[in-house]
Amino acid sequence: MLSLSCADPWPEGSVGLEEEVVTAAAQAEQRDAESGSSDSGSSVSLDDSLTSLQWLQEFSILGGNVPQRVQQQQQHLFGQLGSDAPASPLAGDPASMGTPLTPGKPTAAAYSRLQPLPGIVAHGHCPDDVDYKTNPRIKPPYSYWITDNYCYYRHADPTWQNSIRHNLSLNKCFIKVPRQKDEPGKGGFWKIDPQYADRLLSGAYKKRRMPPVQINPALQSRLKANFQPQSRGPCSLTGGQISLCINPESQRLLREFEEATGADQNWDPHLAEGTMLGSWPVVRGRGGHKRKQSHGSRNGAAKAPRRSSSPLLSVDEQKEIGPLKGDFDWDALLDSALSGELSLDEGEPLSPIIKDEDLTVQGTHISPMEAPTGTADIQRSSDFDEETFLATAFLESPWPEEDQGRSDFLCSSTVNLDQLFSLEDSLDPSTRIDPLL
DNA sequence: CAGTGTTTATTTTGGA
DNA sequence: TCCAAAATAAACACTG
Repeated sequence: MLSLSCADPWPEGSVGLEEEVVTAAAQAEQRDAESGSSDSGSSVSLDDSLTSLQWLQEFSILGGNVPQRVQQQQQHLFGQLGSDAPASPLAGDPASMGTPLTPGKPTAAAYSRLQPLPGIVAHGHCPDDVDYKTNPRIKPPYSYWITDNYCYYRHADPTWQNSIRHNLSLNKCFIKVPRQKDEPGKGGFWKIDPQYADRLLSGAYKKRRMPPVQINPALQSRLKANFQPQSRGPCSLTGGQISLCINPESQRLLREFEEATGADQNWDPHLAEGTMLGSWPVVRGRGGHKRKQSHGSRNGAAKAPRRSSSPLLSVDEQKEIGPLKGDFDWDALLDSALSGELSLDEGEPLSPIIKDEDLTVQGTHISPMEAPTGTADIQRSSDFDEETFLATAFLESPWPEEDQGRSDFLCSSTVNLDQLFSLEDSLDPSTRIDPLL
């Protein structure tokens, strides 16, 4: 079975990594439980599709001062956040408690009741009443972080693992990093091809499709007006459909993190690995794909409608750099991190945090973006670092679906920025984070 | 031999 | 309806 546990590309300083894995989600839960806080602060808008990591490309992080009305609506939609999530992802898993596995079709009813935030138009459905964590019958629209967050995948035919391997192999932007000799285990890690990153940095990408999430212009301007002065932090990202602001607390944590990690210079993947920055959601295959007779129907498993894709390259560009068939939506992830679409405000620059570091996609190690060989300007590089950090942080702490309220994030396209910047728990290098949990 | 990675083929889906 | 992209399935080679 494909284990989405934290792999350990650079095992120095860590043993028994699987046992030491601390999930960011769990940490977030714990914090929530301890503080009794709810996600009324910063928020992130994202698509409901994680199959395409486009959610990351499209998310809109709104500053720490969410308009009261929006907060109220969020609370209404989310219910009690962080209040009743099971301590273990497996808790509450009916299948794990003996419920037979019978993956089935998602019912229309399961997707029918959508309650997006007014003004935020999510294209497509958003099942706010589906508890993916405990419902083994309904396939979530996401393909990663998978086994722990989505009951469906714990019991579904593991062929999806093959799909992931397929994507990693197929997409040129991922290159395999072999294990070190003394490193036990099979297989290697995956990293982002620096060339690919380079191109992204150079801004040579075009969107081929429109993002599926759009914010009502009226609301957008309202939010803009609301956030601009007070929430304009060191990482106030604005542009296009994206508005990202970091509240002061997050800024503080960010600085603390920089101080603790030495920021960008001489980034050491070994060090970073112990931090949230060292781990990205990664797919580490732990079980081979099983072969089976072709089904009468290839879609025995229920399929959630796919959201739109967001390939990065134009046809010409693809020709230029070679085939990118199956350009997997990791592209979108990269794109969001690298493209100018998430351009920074001209405010106080945020220190590059993960410059030249590896981005570990959980075991699949997304390695250092090499310094742009071209003329990518420094500011842009800095932007990338910040954004990548944000993306990484977010991936570290994917919306905890074990929480009914938070699962509604997907519906409302809103995520607490505190999750995004749950740095405190990551500062201890001995703490390993499993972004997939 | 099991796990991992690559490749090809087919199906599904959404946009034009 | 067509096409492109993504998902899925499967075969096969490689490796520890």
